[in-house]
Amino acid sequence: MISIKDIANQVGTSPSTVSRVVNGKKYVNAGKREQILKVIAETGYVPDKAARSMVLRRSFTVGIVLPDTFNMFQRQLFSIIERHLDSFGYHTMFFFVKFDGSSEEEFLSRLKSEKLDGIILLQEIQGANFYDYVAKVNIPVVMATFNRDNLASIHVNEEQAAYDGVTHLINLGHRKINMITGSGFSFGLQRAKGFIRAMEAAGMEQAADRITFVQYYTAEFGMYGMREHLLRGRDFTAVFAATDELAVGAMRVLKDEGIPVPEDVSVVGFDDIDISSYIIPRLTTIRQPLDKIGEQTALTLHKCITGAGVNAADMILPHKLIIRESTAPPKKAP
Amino acid sequence: MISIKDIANQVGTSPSTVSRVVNGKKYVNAGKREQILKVIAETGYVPDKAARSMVLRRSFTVGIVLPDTFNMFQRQLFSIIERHLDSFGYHTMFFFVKFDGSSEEEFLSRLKSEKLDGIILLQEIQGANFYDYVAKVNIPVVMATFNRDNLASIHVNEEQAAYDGVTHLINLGHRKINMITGSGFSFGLQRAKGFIRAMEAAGMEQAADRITFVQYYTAEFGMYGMREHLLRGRDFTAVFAATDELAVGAMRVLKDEGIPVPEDVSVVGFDDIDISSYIIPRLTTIRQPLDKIGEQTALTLHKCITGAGVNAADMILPHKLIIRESTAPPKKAP
DNA sequence: ATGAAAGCGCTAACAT
DNA sequence: ATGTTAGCGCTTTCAT
Repeated sequence: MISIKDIANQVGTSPSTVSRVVNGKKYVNAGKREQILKVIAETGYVPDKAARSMVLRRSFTVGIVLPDTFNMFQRQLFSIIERHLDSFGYHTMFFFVKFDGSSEEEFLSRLKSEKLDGIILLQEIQGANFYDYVAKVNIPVVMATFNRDNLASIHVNEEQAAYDGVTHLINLGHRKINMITGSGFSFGLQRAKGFIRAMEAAGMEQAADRITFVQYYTAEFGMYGMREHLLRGRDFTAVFAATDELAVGAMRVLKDEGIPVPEDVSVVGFDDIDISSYIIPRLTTIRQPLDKIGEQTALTLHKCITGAGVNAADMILPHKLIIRESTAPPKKAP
Repeated sequence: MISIKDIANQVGTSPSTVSRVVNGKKYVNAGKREQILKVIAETGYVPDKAARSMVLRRSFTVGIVLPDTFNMFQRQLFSIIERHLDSFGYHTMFFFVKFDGSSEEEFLSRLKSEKLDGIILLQEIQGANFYDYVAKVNIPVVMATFNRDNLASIHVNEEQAAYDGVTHLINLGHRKINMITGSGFSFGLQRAKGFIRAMEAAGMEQAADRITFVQYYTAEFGMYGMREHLLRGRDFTAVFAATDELAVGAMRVLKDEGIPVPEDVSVVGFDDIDISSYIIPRLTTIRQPLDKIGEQTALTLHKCITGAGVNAADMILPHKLIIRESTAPPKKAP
C-alpha cells in the first residue's frame, strides 16, 4: 500500500509537508502544494485511517446503538442518521444490543476498543456502567426518540402525541377505546400514559384496563394483542396501537374476524412508517418527523463532538396527527 | 485510557507477555497468565483497535455496500448479515452508494482508507475500478442477491423464480398478465426475462410489451407502474410485480380504482418481505431464503478471509412460491 | 518462557 | 515554509 512517505519521496519533500497538504494546513508553498496534490491524484493515495486514528486518538466513527429487534421506524431512522453523519465525515458503526444485561456488557467492551467520536442511542441502555464510562472518557452521547435525565436527546412528546391520537378518536365519538402497546422501552409506557390521560379527560375511568401489553412492537405481536382484546369481548369501537406495525397486525386480525375497519372498529397507529399510507385501509397515525429527528440527531452529536453549542440538551420536535382511512365515527347502536 | 503497558507494569511483566495472553498465544506460564487475566478483568482493559489494526494491517471490519435507496428486503437482509458477521468477530461498516459514477468513485476512495477485511455487495458496482482495486489489494468480495462473472455470490435463480411466479398465474388460468419492474439493478431485468419466458411457454407472444419499467422498487413507484398499466387499458387479469413493495403500491391503486384483488386482478410479488403476510389481501409472492442468504453470505466471506475453502464461487439458493390471498383464477367472462 | 527493540503510517512539536 | 524527531498502542522478531 502506498504511504505518505512514498508521496514525500516522489515529490522530494518530507512526510510532514505532505501531511500538511493532505490536512489542508497553511504554511506550505503553493507550487509544492500543487506538486504534492498531483502526485496524490496520480497514485490514488489515501491516508491510512488506523494510523491517523492512533495518533489523533479518535476514530472518526460514531456508534449507533439500536435494539436487536429494531422496527421499521428505527430502520428508516437509522439510515437517515447515517446519511447525515456521513455528510459530516463520520463513519458509522452499528451496535445491536439485546434487551438484557449480558448483551449490554458485551456492547460496552466493544465500545471501549473503538475510541468512538460519539454515540447515538436509538434504544435505552439500562446499565449505569455505560453512562459512567462515557462520562469518564468524555464521549458525547445523543439519544434519539427518547430521553433520559438531562442528556442530549431528540424526540417528540410521546405522551402528548398519544393523547392527540386518542383524542382524535374521542372527537369522532368513540368512548370504548382499547390500546395495544409493548412493555420494552419507555416510549410504550409514555404512549400508554397519553392514552390514559385522554381517556380520563373524556370521562372514561379504568382506561388502564383497556391496555394490552405485548412483547415486541411488530405486526406479529399486534396480532397477539388484538386477539387478546377480542377474547375479552367486543366491548370497544376503536383501537390505539403504540406503533404502526402493531396496528398492521391488529388490522390483520380484525379483517380475519370479519370486522371491518373503520366501520366497526377504528384503528390509530403511531410513527407513520412508509407503508402506512399504502396499506388497505390507509392508516391514521401520529407522524414522528423522521427526517428532522435524523437530521437534528446527527447535527447535535456533531456539535457536541466539535465542542460547538454543547448546550443542546433536550429537543422536542413536533408530531402530527395524520388522518387517513382507518378511523371513522363509531356506528350508531342499531 | 488504559494500555497494554499499564497492564504489564501492574503485573510486573512486559507488554509482549500481556500481548501473548490477550491473543491466546502459547508459551506463557500458567500462573502468570492467570495474574494477567485477573488484572485485565479488574481494569477493564480492552486492546485499542486502531493500534492493532495498524500493526496487523487489517481492520477487523467488513464493508457492506448497499444502494442509497435500499428497499425493505435489503434492510432485512443486511441486519441478518450484520448479526452473522458479528458472530465471526467482524465489525461492519456501511457504504451507501448511489447509482452513479461519481458516487462510486467516492466510495472507492473511502474504501482505500479502510483496509477492510472483506466486502459484501448488496448492489452491483458498475465501474471496473472497484474490481481492479479489490483484485490488486486482494480483498475478498462476496455478492449477495445477484452474481457477476465468476466472483463469489449467493443468490436465488432470479429468472427461474420469476418464471415460477408467473407460471402460478398461468396455471390459475390467467393469460393476460402484466408486469411492473425497475430499470436499475440486474435482478429487475432477470425477473422480467423469467416473466417473458413463462408467458411464451404459455403461448403468449409480445409479452415484453406488457412490462412497465419504473425507477425504484418501492410502493410509490408500484403506484406509478399500476397507473400506467391502467392508462393503457384494462387488458389484463393479473399483475406480476418485481418486488413486494412494488406489489403493495400496485394493490393500492387497484383498490383506489375499485378493482378488487384477487377477484378482478391477481397480484404476485417477489421477495416475501415481513409485511407481505399481514397486508390485506395477504400477498402471494416468491420467497427468497433471507436467513440462508444472510448466513451463507457472511460465512462465505469469512471463509474467503481466513483462506478456508475459497472455492465457494456461485451459490444458488432455492426460492419458494408462497401462495396467499392475492391470486385467484380469473373471472369467467360474463 | 520472557523481555527488548523495532516498526506499522501518521501527526505535531520543535527546530531551523 | 519545511524537515527532523518523537511517539501513538500494539505485535513480532530476535535474543536470552
